[in-house]
Amino acid sequence: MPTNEEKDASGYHHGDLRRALIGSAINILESEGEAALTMRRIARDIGVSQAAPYSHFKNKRDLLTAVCIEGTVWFGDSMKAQAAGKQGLEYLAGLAIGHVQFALEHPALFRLMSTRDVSESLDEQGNLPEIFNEGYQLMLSGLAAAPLEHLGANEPQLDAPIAWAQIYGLSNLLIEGRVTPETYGFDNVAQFVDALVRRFLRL
Amino acid sequence: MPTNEEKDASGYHHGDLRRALIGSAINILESEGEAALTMRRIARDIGVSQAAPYSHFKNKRDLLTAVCIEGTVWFGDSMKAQAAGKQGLEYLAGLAIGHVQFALEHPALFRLMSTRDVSESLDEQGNLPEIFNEGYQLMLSGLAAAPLEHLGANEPQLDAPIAWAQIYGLSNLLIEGRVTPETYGFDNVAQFVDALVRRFLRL
DNA sequence: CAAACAAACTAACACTGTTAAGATTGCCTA
DNA sequence: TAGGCAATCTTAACAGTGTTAGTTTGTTTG
Repeated sequence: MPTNEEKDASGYHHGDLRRALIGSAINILESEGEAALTMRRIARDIGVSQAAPYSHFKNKRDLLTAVCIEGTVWFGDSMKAQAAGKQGLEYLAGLAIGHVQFALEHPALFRLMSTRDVSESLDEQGNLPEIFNEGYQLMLSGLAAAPLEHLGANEPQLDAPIAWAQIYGLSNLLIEGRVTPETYGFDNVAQFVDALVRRFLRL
Repeated sequence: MPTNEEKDASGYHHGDLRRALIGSAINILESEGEAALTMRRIARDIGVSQAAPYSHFKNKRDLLTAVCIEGTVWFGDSMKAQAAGKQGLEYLAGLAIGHVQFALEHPALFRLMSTRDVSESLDEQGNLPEIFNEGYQLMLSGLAAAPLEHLGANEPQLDAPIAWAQIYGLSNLLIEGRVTPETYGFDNVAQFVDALVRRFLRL
């Protein structure tokens, strides 16, 4: 007697199809890109009919939204992992490097997470936008612990959106191949990002 | 006898269908968003058969690439217009404001221009990536004319990608609604961006 | 054990990008 | 001025997409 976990060989009643759909979607997204991510393909990979997903998600948009929510967890983890054990400005730099690292390791997922459609969908579902912006929240806490007062000038409350835009933009430029480390004499993305963050923070 | 301009009432031989396709694509993109931008829709709007566009573009990707090339002209103009008549750091700030302004006025076009697919397509056509990155080139010239030496620290050659990432990220965050001026006490995007740029440049 | 309910199924719809094969046209040459 | 040719457009079709309607199955509850 199958509980509510895993599949059921008889065809009907998969077990936990919702979770399987999200997992399969992430697999396809990461291995073959967004263009290959179709509802029918996801269903086929799991071995279920093409209409089955619609028992668990109203439409494709909702499935993608669920994928993005899953992604935010990894995203936050990646940032925290790089910042762990560090203090002050170094903590902040670690968050930034973790951010870029996640974007480079999961470009398709990161792009999807950056989509306006998805953030609108999150709103409609009643999810606070903060859920999605966990990275931003981390950055805020980092700035609170290490204010950039050494930089001088006024209106320090603007440092949060500035730092956020900075690291978000860098992640995007790297992903889309618009900026490459080689251009600036680095043969390694990590070193390049590290130098950029240090220059930005005036470390 | 129609020259090579405008349409031809007889059905065949439109006149300059290629240009008309690009124009129609931009119209649909700006007024109804990317989801509404289909090949068949573009053809229908012009009053031509659904296969006609394929006499001028190999596929949809190529048409979108042409649209983006068109977009870069406006983009550069928008930046230059805001920077015109200014000097040094003010010139740089003007470029940044023009950048954000373009993104906010043409969000769908800007998003399309940011697509990896399109920049790859540009590469394949032999177009230098610099064509697309006119904004970046402008930013470089601005930095050359107004180096951020007053900010101290070393490795000033990194200021270019930093400034670029900064303004690119800000444009994206504003477009996707991830950041709003109201959160920081501004009731006006222009003022918000102006304050951010000034804080960033330590003006 | 029967009834009710959730979750899967099959089949269909309108739409998409794209291609193949044929029709029409304007231009260039003889 | 006539004829051919290349470019440009047409219609028709294909496979694939998201999505819905109606049906069947299995589980759970009374």
